[in-house]
Order: sequence, then structure tokens, then C-alpha cells
Amino acid sequence: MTDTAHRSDPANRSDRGEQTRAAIATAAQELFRERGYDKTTMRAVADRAGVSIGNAYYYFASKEHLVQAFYDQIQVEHAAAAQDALGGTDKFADRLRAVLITWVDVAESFHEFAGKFFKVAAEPTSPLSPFSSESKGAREASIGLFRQVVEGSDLKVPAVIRAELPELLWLLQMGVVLFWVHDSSDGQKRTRALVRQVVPLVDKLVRLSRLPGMRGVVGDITELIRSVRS
Amino acid sequence: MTDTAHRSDPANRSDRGEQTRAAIATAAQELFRERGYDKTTMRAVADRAGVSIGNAYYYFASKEHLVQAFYDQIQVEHAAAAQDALGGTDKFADRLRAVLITWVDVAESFHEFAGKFFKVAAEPTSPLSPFSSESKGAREASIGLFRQVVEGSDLKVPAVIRAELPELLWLLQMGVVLFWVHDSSDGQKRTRALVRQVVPLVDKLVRLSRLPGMRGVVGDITELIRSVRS
DNA sequence: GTCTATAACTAGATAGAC
DNA sequence: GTCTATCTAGTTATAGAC
Repeated sequence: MTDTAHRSDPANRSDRGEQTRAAIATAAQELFRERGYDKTTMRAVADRAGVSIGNAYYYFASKEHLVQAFYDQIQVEHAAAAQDALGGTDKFADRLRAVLITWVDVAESFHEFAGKFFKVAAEPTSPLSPFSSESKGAREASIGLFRQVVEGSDLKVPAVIRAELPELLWLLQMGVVLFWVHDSSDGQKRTRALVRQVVPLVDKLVRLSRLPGMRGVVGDITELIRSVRS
Repeated sequence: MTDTAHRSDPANRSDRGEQTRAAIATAAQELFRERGYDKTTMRAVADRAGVSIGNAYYYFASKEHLVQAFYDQIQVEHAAAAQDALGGTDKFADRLRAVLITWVDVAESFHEFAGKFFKVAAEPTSPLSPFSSESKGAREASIGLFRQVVEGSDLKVPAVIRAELPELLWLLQMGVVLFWVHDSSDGQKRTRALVRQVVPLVDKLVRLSRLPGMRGVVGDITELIRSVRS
């Protein structure tokens, strides 16, 4: 493999190329927000970016790939906003709620075309799937956020749980996203209500894991996670 | 409303119309299985059904609507197969496992293009979404199956739980489907392993709900379900 | 080699005649 | 109910400029 000229190698991307790429991505994001995914044509994107369709396809393999820019943006904004929110408290429930609610805040402006976005991400073979190897970076960043939630908290739980909890909380977040996508209430207030209700429950459940009768269950769950991951 | 000629009123569908509709649906199913969703064109479907494209669109509003036939078929086959499997035992865990494994069996032949199928169903606005009002019938049939699992079993649990459990088990089934879609192992054996592992855990958790310390948690969960449903 | 553009292709969907 | 003709938009082929 002497394919040193491959586009994914940053060393070979020229400045001009980067500018064009950025122009296309920006045009796409603007149009997606203005008209939604379906009503945004590749021709319109290329047009606004001041390039030809063919050129747009040189940088983005498909229309779906243009969505990735959003994905990344939410991720980055959420990480920053959550970081702020985590500073205020060491109570586990407060920290968890802060991270989840912060996500809803950040994602709010994307909600209108989130359905299409989600549709794209739901396909297992899509690089946008939260379970895909292409999403590994974003996924691990997100899990890392929940690791912070746990580690900076006052939570006293068995070490096995402490280790597995971040991944479980990330799954919870995926569930919240699923609900959010289907939530047509004003300002996604039903999702916010769900978070406020589910957080104390999770807090209670996690703390209950210390009860003698729960040891077996905890073991089963960690075993389950381990085997699912392989 | 004097729209007595509307197509959705079975009394007004002519025999010929029904035959054409069936021919199109059958052609689509054959082709989906032979080549997958993407490689099956509406032209090919119309062709095999011996009708024009325009005519195909008279009966099915979009290509996605042709997928609905699969959806329904799995539903019906699963209900029948599960019915058989439920006859054998009154143990809750056995009954639950039977219903879940039966689904994996029935769905196996669809797995190859399940990704595309799932993608379509994942869009919140899609009539195929398991949460959509159009899917209400299928959803309730499925929940009914889990009601049978609970009611025909030896399970001794609080009435609140007994009432909410079928819907929760249906959600578990949705989780299994999610895993299954992403499961590329031979014969979906990883999904089968997941089911075999998760069923005893659910069984244990449900029975634990009788413990005094769990009463509060059970109340919280039922409250959560109620508010989410509204 | 990296970029960019034009023309053409494909397939889902619609309009309108019969 | 059924057809043909047409439209639309994602995508690709390919030629050529920098």
C-alpha cells in the first residue's frame, strides 16, 4: 500500500482543498437547518458552496456523509457544555442529570430533522451508527463523559459496577436519544421530564446494588455485558 | 364523509384489484429476498407482477410501503410459532425464552436485508416505526403475546407488575431486535446466546420485585411507564 | 497527484390520458 | 384500474485544469 495520496491522510490535503470541503459542509448545514434533509438537494448544497456537484462528491461520498458533520458538532458542543455542568456538584444523580439534560439542550436545534438523521444512523452498516467502528471515537468520548460522571461523584458502589457503569449510562443515553427522536412536544419537554424521572430511579438502583440479595444480579449483569461486547 | 369508494374499505375492493395488489406484494417479497431491498427496483417489481410502474404506485404509495408486507408476515408467523411453543410449559423463564427465540427463528430468513428494513422502521415518521400509530395493531398483538407469557405462567408478582410486565417485555423484545439487526454471526447465534443469558436475569429481577426494599423501585418504574405513555 | 466541472445515468415518484 | 411519458434528485463517468 503506497497510497500516500489518499484523502484521509491529512498530510496530503491542501489548504485549498480544506477550504472547499469546509464550504460544502457549511452550506449543507445551513440548508439542512433551513429546509430539512429531504428538501436539501445536492445541487443546492453545491450551488451555495459555489462548487459543482461533481466536486461536492469529491469531498463527500454521499449525501448521508454530509450529516456526519452534524453528528460531530453535537458531540463537541455536548462535551464542552457537560464539562461546565459537571463542575458544580459531586452528587451522582445531579451529575448524571446534568449530562443528560445538557445533551437535550445542545441537540434542541437539530430536533426538527433529527428523524432523518436518526434514520441514517439506525442502519447497522452506516458509519453513523453509534455502534459502528467508524463511530468508535465519538462513542468512547461519550462513554468517557459518563466515566467522569461516576468518578467525580460521591457514589459508593462495588468496583465491578464502577467499571461497567459508564457504558451502561451511555446505553441509557442512547435510550434517551431514541425517546427524544420520537418526542414532538414543545422544546422536547417530555424528554426532559423523562430524564428528571429516570435519573433518581437509576440513582436508587445503583445504590441498591450493594444489598446482599443483589450481588447475584450484579454479577449476572456484568457477565452479560462482557459477553455482549466480545 | 360519503367516501364509500375508499380503497381501505375492504367491501369496496374489487376482486381484480385485490389480485393485482397481491401480485405486486408477492413480486416485491420475492425480489427483496433474491436481491435485497436496494437492488430491487420498482420497475423490476412491476415487471415481475406483470403491471406498469404507475399501477404499482396505485396500490403502494412508496417502495417503503412494500416492506410493510414483510413486517406483517413476520408478525403472523411469529404469533403462530410462539403459540405452539407456549403450550409446553408454565415456567415464566421458559415461556419468555420460547417467545424470544421463536422470533429469532422466524426472522432468520429476513436477516440479510434486515438492516435496510430496520432503517426504514427507525424513522419516527415512518408508518413502519414500531412506535407509530399505524403499527398499533401489530404492536398490540405483540404485547398480547407477552401478556400470554405472563398470564399462563407460575409467576407470583404484585398486580402492578403483572399489569405492566407485558409492555416491558415487548420493550425487551425491541432491544433484542436491535441487537439482532447488528448481529452478523452465523445464524444469529450471538442473539440467541443473548436471549439465553438475559432471560434468567429478567426472571430473577422480576421475582426480586417482591423484596421489601424493592417496593419503592417498582412504584417508580410503574409511574415512569405511565407518564411516558401519556 | 489534487481538484473541479459537465454530461449522463439510475431509480423513485407523479401527471394525465384512456 | 391501468398505462405511458415525464420529472426529480442522488450518484457516477470522465475529461481536463491546476
